[in-house]
Parts: sequence; C-alpha cells; structure tokens
Amino acid sequence: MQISNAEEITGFFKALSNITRLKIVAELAKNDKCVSDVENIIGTRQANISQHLAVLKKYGVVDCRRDGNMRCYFLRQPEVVKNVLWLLGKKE
Amino acid sequence: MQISNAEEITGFFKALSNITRLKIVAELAKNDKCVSDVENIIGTRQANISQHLAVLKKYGVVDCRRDGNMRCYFLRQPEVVKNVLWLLGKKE
DNA sequence: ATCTGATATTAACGTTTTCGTATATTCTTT
DNA sequence: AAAGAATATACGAAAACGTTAATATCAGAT
Repeated sequence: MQISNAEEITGFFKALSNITRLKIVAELAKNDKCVSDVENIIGTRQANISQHLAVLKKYGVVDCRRDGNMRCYFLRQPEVVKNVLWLLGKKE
Repeated sequence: MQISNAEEITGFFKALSNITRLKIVAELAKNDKCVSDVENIIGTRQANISQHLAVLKKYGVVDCRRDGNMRCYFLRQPEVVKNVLWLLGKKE
C-alpha cells in the first residue's frame, strides 16, 4: 500500500472527521442541496453550516454553483464518497 | 445514503486525518509491525509513535498483541482500510 | 532481585477546531 | 435606490489536538 498524495488523503479524512460535516456529506450524496436545505435537515445555525461547507470545499470534497441568490452544493467525487461511506457502513 | 453509526465513522476518519497515523496505517496494511519497526520506518520518536498507535486503537482502527516484550500492531479491518485507501488513491 | 530493552503514560505548551454572535456581501424584488 | 432573502466572513472563547521531554511499566535475561 503506497500513499503518494498523503496530504490530499488526510485532508479528505479531516474534512469528514466532524459529525456535522459527515451528515452534510451524507445528505449531498442523495442529491445536491442549497445551504438552507442543509440547514433545515441538519438543524444547525446557518453560519455554522456555511463554515462547515467552507471546510468541505477547502479540502476538495464539495463544490458549489450559484442559483439565483442561493448556492447549490454538490459532491465533487460522488462515487468515491459513496463507496467510502458504504465500506465503512458495512464495517462489522 | 444513511449514516447509522456516525460516531464510529467520524472516529475512523479522525484516526486517519493525521499524516503520521496515515503512514502508520499504510505500513500496517502491508503487514503487522511492532512499535520499533514503525518507529524506524516512519522516523519519529518512540513516544510519539506510541501515542499515535493509542489513538488508532482508541478509534478501533488497530489492535495489538504481545510478543515477548514487544507489541505487535495490526489492522482490525484490513480489507476495509485497504479498500478505502485504494479508492482515495484512485481519486481524480 | 536487578538490569535492560521495548513500549506506554503524563505533563506542558503551542496550534488548530469548533461554535456562537455579529456583521458583511450579493442577488432579487420593489 | 432601498429592502429583503440567502449566504459568507470576522472574531473570540473554549475545547481538542500534536509534539516534546521526562518518567513509568513490564517482560526477559543475568
């Protein structure tokens, strides 16, 4: 097992190491969502959701596009994320 | 995508979100190793390696067995770990 | 019983995360 | 232009993390 891009990989893990961000990512795995959608589902303050989305974006897990005055967030590598979560869900 | 055991999953990510621990895990994916083996390969002080191994153990990523006065560490779910790392290695 | 090698634990300290509050930005509508 | 809705950013306090150095533990050999 060779780890070439270790920084990138630890970044991915860091991004998903917070329970709120994990929930956000699990939601985005279903479909793209704007910030207020996420806010309603997760039940956390808007500013905090935005902060977590910024972290996820910083580590390359998500990206977003404008849609009116909303921003629509989506997974950059949906299949990778889904497979990883599936593997861990199956764990023991 | 349903996340039932979110705590456990974020724990796994937290465990692997540090570059030293990622390296340790990548080494253990090759074969089991005692602390001094890891120390030599990673090139970090013994105390630090032990601490990181303790974190990995706390989050259920590794476990260990005694072998004389050494401790032999190994991955608890080698296939899960290998598959996750493989997926991320293939990213983009 | 003591010494030694291997590993673990603890304390201290600087750095990073997390989350709240407040404020700013940007687009849309009027 | 002004107001309102949606989102982002700034800042500060508390908690968590990472590293080093020092010390403790524990199994095996003498």
